[in-house]
Amino acid sequence: MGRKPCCDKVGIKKGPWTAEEDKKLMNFIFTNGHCSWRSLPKLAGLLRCGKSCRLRWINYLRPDVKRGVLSDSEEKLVIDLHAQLGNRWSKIASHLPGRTDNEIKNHWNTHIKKKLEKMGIDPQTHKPIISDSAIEKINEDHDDNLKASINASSSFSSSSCSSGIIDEINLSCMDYFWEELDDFIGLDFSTFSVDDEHEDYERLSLAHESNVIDHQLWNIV
DNA sequence: AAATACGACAACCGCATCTTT
DNA sequence: CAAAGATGCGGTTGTCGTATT
Repeated sequence: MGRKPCCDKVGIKKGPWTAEEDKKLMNFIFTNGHCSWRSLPKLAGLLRCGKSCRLRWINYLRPDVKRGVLSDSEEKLVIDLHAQLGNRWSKIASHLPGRTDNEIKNHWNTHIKKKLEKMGIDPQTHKPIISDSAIEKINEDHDDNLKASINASSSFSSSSCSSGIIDEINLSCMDYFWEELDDFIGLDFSTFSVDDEHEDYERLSLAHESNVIDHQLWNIV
């Protein structure tokens, strides 16, 4: 019944791969392909488990693997796909030829995540990060159901909040931001122009430069 | 120059699903 | 159909190089 025992872990080498090991793995796969990852290490003369060989091949040794930093267009695509698919890195990687799920995951965690946070966007929900003052304002203005949802989830994650509620919270925050801007610099944002030649835009830029409005708000505008 | 902190990326681990017997 | 191994995926950790003190 079933299959033979999986690779025994006795005498299995771990940690970074050496050039010699890479050479052995590449030579073996180029001549034989990878019929079975479980038996490959033994046949190739490697003291590694099949899983480790597979990972090394897919993420590093494959000839079609694209090395180096992601281009702007690749990064934008990753963000768009992540908004649609969430942390399904292999699905995201399948849309970027030559890129691996591991590489995209690493790039997301070290670069994109921070970049989005800096822009005032929640990297998980892809929606504006809500400040404490905005939450306070919503709590003052909105009905009990919404308040309960806000209090139940300070991070507004999709797992703990329905998307309808999240949308409502975000709209509330945006309304609050506009009000805040009206109060601070006296602009009517129902007719506000984002044309960078326009007087409204110049006034807003000045407010940003002189720290009247904070960086997060500026990015959202 | 040495110690420490930090960032980037490679690799491992555990789990879920698929495949084979 | 059930059991058990194989494979793939996503989260996490480890390692190494660089910057800072």
